[in-house]
Amino acid sequence: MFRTHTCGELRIENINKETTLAGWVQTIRKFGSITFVDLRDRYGITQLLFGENLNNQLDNSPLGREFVIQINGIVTERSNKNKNISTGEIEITVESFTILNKSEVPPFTIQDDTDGGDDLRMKYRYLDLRRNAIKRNLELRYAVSRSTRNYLHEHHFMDIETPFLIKSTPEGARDFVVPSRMNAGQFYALPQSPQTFKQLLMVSGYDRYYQIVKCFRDEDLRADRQPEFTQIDCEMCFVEQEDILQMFEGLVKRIFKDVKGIEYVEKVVRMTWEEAMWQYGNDKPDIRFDMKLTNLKFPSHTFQNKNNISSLIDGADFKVFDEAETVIAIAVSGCSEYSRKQTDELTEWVKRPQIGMKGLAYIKCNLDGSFKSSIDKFYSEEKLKDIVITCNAKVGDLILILAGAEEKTRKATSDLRMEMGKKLGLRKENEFKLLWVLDFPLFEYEEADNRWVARHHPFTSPKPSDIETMINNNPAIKNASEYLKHPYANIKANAYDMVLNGNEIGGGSIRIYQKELQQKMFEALGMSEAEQQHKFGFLLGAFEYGAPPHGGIAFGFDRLCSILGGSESIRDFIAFPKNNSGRDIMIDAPSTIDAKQFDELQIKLDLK
RNA sequence: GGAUCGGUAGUUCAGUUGGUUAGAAUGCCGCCCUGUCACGGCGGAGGUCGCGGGUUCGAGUCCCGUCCGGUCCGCCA
Repeated sequence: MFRTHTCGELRIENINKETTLAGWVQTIRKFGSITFVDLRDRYGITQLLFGENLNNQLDNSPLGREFVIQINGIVTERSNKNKNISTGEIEITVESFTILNKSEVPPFTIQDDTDGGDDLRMKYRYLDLRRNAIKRNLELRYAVSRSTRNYLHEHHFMDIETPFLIKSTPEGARDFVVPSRMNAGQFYALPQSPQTFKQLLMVSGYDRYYQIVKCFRDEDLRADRQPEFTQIDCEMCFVEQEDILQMFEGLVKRIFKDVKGIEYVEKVVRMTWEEAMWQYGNDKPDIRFDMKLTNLKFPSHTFQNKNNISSLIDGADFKVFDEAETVIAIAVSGCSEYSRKQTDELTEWVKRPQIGMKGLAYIKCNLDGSFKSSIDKFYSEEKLKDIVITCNAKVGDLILILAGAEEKTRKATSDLRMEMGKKLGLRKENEFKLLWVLDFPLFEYEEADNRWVARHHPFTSPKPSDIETMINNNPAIKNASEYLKHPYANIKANAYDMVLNGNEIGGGSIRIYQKELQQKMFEALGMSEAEQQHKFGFLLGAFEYGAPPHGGIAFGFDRLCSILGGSESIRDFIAFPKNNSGRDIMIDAPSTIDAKQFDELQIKLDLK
């Protein structure tokens, strides 16, 4: 037997017990004739005491960091106890030991606060994974997975695998493609999601399906984006949007409880997409803090149900505001005392290329009731006061105002809001706030091709009230500059996103299940009938054989884990992640392939 | 496709207006140490300053190019 106990197991109750342990040498501390060794395995660290009797053997075959050893000894109470570790009251007085395998000196220290940089850690990921910090993340990931499976199983969801080698349908994200040897010149694609398969399972009557499944997208990467990532993919029959919202906020609450010990009792906030854009400038707002946008001016076509109050700022001979399409303000609590240097820094921040604004105006609501503003040349004290009141600002607040083109300004204000929230410590790591964003637009206008694209995906159904608009209108956009006036621009989707602390953790929709509506959708996206048949004939066919009403959702599993683990990056929650260029630098993939492999595929490489 | 930051000892980093032998910490090696747990003390080894070119009497430092990595924008139905 290699071991009788693990390195995290033995306690004061086990004193005088004989034990055999196996593990890795974490540290060696030598004191003349005695030597302490911390032995590590997945379960913890146990201190070993090598006495005088073993010095000869240690001299002949010295230990080193990360050596794998097996020891035999007696559990002993320590004279100096260590309260920081669970095994800290005992140590093993070693009677004999065997070196099972030696180790090179590792290129970085295998410790919680490693000295290794990201690149090096990825190259030696098998060493990095020995570290507690990463191990804890993978344990959390497993806990989320278990919790999810338990909850879904209890609700009669069935885990069904779907294929990875499927057909390329270049809608949305770019596909990874795989050449077929047996069908020379033809290619499989790896799924961006099992979307159509899970819908077909609904047609087949498996009315509650789920899968924790890999998905693949060949797009540029970020800290929170990998080319292969994992989704919790779910679909249900005979449901309306409300059923899905209930079921899956239940899932997330269950995960909170199982994984974080949090009882999430408050109601999950719901907000329409339009309200999210209006109040936060963002379709995935962080609602842990307020600091809502005040829309001082906006183009009339964007928020048709909102009153424009541009008269408040227009006509003051301040060209920047007069000429801007949109002017938005946020009131930042308790920052009226910001120095010139600090406001300048904020101005520089919004001028960074990533934000791209030309400048930043501010109004300080001084503690004595007066106002100090970067634009008080143009606005009287009275006018400033009106703006301040409109912004719901209090004494001590700093109002920040951005102006420019609608989309850019709204996004910039949202970014600024998040930045100020971060600066003021309002985005608390241990606070979790869930939000449903509802009623997304069904279509988005794509300028490059002067056509509609599906905002979610082409299987998303329109709101029942919009179905007629969709069926009865021609999707063609005659005048590109007036696309916003097209009836399709206002069609809302039966789609929903779940947002956690400013991150989209899941999204889904009630699907189209009637053939005619699905065809109309494809047509709206500019697909000819022949194309529809070629790409999605199987789905249209299935809809002819009694397709039930259905809908579903998919959660970004890696991202959910990283948020629960309090990290910005998903890489440390994936055992073997890829870097920014899509490379696995440990195995050095992707790589070239043999001439023989090209031959078998009947492919000739001819790089441009 | 674009912006931006970085690449110096095994590792993480510092390196002044361009100027003597490129430093620190940690790790590693050796010696000492019977209660450490970030052990301690003494000593030692360790560098193609990413690569190529240029400017200069002289380049880690300035310029151009290139490769690699981080972050972001575009992109990600």
